[in-house]
Amino acid sequence: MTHDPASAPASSGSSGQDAPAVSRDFIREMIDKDMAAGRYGGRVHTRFPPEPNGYLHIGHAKSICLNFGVAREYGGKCNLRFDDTNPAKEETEYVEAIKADVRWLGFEWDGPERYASDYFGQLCEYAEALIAKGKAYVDSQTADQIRDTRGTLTEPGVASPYRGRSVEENLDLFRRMRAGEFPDGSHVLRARIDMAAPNMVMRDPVLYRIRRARHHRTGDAWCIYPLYDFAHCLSDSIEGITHSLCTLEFENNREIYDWLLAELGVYRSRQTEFARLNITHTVLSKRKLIQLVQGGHVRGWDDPRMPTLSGLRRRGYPPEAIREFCARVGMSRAAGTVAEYGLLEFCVREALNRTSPRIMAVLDPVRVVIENYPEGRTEWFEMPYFPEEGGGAPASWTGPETRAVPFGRELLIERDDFREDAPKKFFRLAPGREVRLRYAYFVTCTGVVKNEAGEVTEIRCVYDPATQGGDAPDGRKVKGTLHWVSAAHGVPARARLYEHMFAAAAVDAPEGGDFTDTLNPGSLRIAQARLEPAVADAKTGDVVQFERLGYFRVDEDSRPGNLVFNRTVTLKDAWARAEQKAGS
RNA sequence: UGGGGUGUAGCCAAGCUGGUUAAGGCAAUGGGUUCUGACCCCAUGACCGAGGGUUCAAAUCCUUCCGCCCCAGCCA
Repeated sequence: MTHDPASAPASSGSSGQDAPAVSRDFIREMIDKDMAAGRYGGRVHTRFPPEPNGYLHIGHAKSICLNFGVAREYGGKCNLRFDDTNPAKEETEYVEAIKADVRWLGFEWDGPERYASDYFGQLCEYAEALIAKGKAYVDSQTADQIRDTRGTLTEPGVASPYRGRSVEENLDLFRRMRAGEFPDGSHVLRARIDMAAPNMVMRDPVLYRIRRARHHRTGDAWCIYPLYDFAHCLSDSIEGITHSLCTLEFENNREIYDWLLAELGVYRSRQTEFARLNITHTVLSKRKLIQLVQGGHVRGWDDPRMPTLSGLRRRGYPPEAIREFCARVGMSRAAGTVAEYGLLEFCVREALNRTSPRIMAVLDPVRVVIENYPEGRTEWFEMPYFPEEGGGAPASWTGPETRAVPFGRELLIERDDFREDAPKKFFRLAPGREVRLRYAYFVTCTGVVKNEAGEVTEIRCVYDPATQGGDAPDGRKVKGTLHWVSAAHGVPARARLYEHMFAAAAVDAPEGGDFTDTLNPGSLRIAQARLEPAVADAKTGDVVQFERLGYFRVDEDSRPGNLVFNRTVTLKDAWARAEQKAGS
């Protein structure tokens, strides 16, 4: 998809397989202007720059969709660059996971993946150039002293006693830092800017520190490492990035970004910030996600309850749904806004509705006996995998159009679908009421069997043979249609049912307190389900709709004969909502 | 209390070089359709953080105030 100014707010993509339509946001408008003004030679070159210190989550997806999306729209390029300047935190395991996640989301970077560590040599040269200009010096204060003399938000800082060192001395010291002559923490390289700058970032920021730690790529080749402020702008410059898009918390850093590129006289990329993504009912900060994993609140980074891309993938969220969500949330500079989780779910349902075959499964079975149905008889009904009204099977579907479903005298239906004492608006099964068993017969409840505890253990019904296939020749209608599974044929399976991890948004969590206090203890529930036999051989990664219940994906824990499904998302349930409203 | 940002319906978000009936989506509600109470279709909502001012005319310009976010890591 190339950018065509003449049809700017384009969303015309009628193929339906395109990236989601993206509206003009302030970033794209800025790029439009840059293009019109001929800046950067008409190039657009972005980058997605994660630090390989953890797994990507849906917040990163917003940035990925932006950076790769913009590049695609303008016929430009997008690099994947690992911001690996802090060896203490970074690991190869994460770079591999990040690459896989970006690809899964549907994007491919231009050329090989880059690393800030690729530029360590060049960065050192830039540092020396800065020293030579008198714009950087080696400070030999302790970390505490540097902090104590930085001043406060309202008071200026105090110059370091080492601020006046000569260029020669600074150059010598810096080279010896690099050569490994000094212990960790004994010296740092600082920019010489302004200790009274109102922007704290500009009070002689530290550019390099001595840190003897094994780097995941460069090993022990280096003992000094650049900091973000020094490495990021110069990495952008080296790669010829035109638009350096990052989140709002880096706004204050833009000044040092511009300052360094200007002082060094190198190619100047331009930083633009946008608001990071927040979503209700979950947390999106790396720190908190780590706590969830390490605190044992979830099974791991790819727990289906996690907002990590690996978790969402395992849960069954299709990448196109995540892209669509990012497109719908939009871009702005308003911080602290929180997207509703419901929007994400809407996007997931929208994507899955088109592509998921339907089958019947019962999550909470109760036995139904059809008194007038012959004992030992089994009928097989051919049922479509895709509803005809929805246009039938999608192009991507390579399986059969239908499957055979066995019906017999004893069935299992959803416990929720029966009510002994049912209100008028309850369209399902109840004593004396007739409903349709999907694609099979109309049945009427004649009574129930209970155990000593008073629980219904069996529902007795009679069926109308004339309604075979699910329609009454006399034209009579029923309000309810229930899904069902033959008791004799139902395949046992576990279904993991998920709920929100948190009651509200992470941003609503009290600061300081332990946010895990607000964890939903019921975020995972396991149902012993019974499925129609057609899905007995479902394989990991398969996604199906359990009719009337939701979309389910076969988990990696699943084994033949021991199936495990994750409920990706429920279907909208107007009845449950109405009842809930009436109840409360 | 320094600096940098930001504030449009329940949520996200256009519009902001002044004049539009203040886009669109999600949610909600009502209705239609329906062998998934799903999908689909139709309908319903804001006077733009607050107060002044400029103007024939302001969400859009000026001003004052209020709220919220970010910055005092040798993290990114």
